[in-house]
Amino acid sequence: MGVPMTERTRRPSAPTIYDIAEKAGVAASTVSRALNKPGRISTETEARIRAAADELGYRLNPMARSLQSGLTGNLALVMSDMTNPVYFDLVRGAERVTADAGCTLLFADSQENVDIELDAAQRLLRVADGLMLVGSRLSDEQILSLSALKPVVTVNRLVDGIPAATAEVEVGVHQAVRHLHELGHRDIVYLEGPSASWMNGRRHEVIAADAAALGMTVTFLDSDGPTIEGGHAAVPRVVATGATAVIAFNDLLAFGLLQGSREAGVDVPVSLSVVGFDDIFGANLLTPPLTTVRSHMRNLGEAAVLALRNAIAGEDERETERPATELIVRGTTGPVAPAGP
Amino acid sequence: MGVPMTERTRRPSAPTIYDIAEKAGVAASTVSRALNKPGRISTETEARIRAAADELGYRLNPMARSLQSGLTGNLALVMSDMTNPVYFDLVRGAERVTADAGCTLLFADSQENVDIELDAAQRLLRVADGLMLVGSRLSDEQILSLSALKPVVTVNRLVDGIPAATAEVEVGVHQAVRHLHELGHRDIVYLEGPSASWMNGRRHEVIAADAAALGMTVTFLDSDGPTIEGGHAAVPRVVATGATAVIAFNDLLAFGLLQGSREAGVDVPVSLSVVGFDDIFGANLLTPPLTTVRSHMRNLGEAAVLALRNAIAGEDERETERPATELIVRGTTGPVAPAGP
DNA sequence: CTGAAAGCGCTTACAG
DNA sequence: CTGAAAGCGCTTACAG
Repeated sequence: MGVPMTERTRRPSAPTIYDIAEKAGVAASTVSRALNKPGRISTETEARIRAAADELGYRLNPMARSLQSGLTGNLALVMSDMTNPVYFDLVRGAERVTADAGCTLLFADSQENVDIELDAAQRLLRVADGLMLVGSRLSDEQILSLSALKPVVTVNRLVDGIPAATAEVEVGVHQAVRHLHELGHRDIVYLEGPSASWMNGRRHEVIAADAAALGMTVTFLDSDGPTIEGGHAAVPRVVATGATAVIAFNDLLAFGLLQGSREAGVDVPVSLSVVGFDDIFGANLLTPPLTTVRSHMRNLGEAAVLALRNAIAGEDERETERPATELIVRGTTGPVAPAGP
Repeated sequence: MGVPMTERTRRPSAPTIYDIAEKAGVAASTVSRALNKPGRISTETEARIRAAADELGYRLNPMARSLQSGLTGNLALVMSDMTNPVYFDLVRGAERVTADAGCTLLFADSQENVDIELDAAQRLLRVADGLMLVGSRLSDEQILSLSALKPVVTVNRLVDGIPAATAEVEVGVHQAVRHLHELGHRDIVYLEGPSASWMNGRRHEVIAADAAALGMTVTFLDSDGPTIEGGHAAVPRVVATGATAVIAFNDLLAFGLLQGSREAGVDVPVSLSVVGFDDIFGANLLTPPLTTVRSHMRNLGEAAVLALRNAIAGEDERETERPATELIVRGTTGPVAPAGP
């Protein structure tokens, strides 16, 4: 009587180079060479080995190779908040370049929490060849200690001695501030992002400098978080400053500002102009559509992977890539309203 | 003369269990046991070993363990389009559960392309213990052949013999169709998603059945793709049917429908009601905000990971999780307009 | 061009 | 409770 077969598909243990060696009548080391360094083996032997490998459906065991080489072929990416649409394009760019290089992308989200971020970074670093930190909230010391383990690349963050990929900041901010100035705005607000965000610091500085150069005053207001809710909640405080325009650290804040303004009866752009950063998904779909500073996140993701692969290869080129930024003028900015009666 | 030190941080090769063994004066096998099966070792030896490990800053080499066990601790996720906001919550849910289990998430995007999807799936499967296929466009045969290699779980897709996590469909569709019926709509359109999408097939079927039961007619219209552009381009054909309401396969299509309607001077919801699926980021921010069928993608992501871990553990429980769906009524649906003069 | 051997860092029967 | 040894699947000097 036949043994009852289970319904489950059989998963026989995968063939190894020893199986191939036996089948092809050669040594395992020859198989390894035939498969990895074509040309170092006689044409006929190589053909015989490849045929045997195909027949057996051989697949290299990457763990065995990793154990040998110390390299995994994995690149890790940790980001501060993966539900922020600004990162979608970055991840997609990073994923594409990683896949093209035959590597695979490892992935964790720190939910804007330093402890989770550190934990995730350490966890991923054990199984990856290097780490990309996107919008990290870690301290310089923490990042440095991570980089003592394996190569680390920061994205939109600068730490001395660590390779980085950062978006260019100045051009977009120049355009945004000048745009508001041309529309007649003289008193503006900058609604801050997280204090631990390097990019927030940069935007703050450049806005301050540009505004000063044009004779505008800027009030810096903290937000509860770089989220729609944070922007929503900030509306009364923004209005209280008497400013006629607000630049928000990111589009999420700007979205919330728009939402809150509408509920508070503040007419955008007639009595308040709003500018965001990032040009995230949906920015052009709002009514009115959002004026915002776009950065090319996809390029940034690609640049980060390139920088990391360089660092892993031991190449010291710390050329920090700087994808351009540009102001996209849409409907949330307008001329300053004539003074009231 | 001192040898000039390079600026680069030194990355000394990591300590192994042999280093610990030497320092603690025991055998490597004892170290392994002390670290992995606490209790099987005398308390004092274990303490000595742990102290030595700490002092050395020991970290387990996961490749070595993997080579031994055949398991990597990696779970792979391949999705059809990671820029579709519907997946953000799914990924976040999956990532969280994966991390909680001490595993790590591997990640690829197929950009709605079958070849890329198959390629990515095979690539990831070599370095992961199992694979989650989200919104797969692969054929049943392709999925089956993948699952011959390692455990595979499908998300929002059913293949005979493959464990799956799917969102419940019926309740949300019932609510949507009934909602339109109550508003007086009798002729509606279903704007289709990709024909290779299992979920599109399900939605199609249930809408057809529900509409028939309520005496409504439904016209099925193909779209160029499940994107904003696809929805935008479909507006003339939707209008040409004379239908008073349209249900779109997903919110991206619905967004495009809204955008196209506005440009074509079609007033939503006065002369056309629009319903989407997914309740993606931005759906509530539009003007008018989108009426849509929400599914709890985060739960779906969690369910997928659970199912995959079950499959890897060899547990045969094919209990397919079914996170609920519900209609979120907002501003894009309204009573059918009185017949013209 | 090809083979025999050692080793990557761990785990796990097998003894004691 | 602990140690010596073999083995996971591959790669790479070292010989020939």
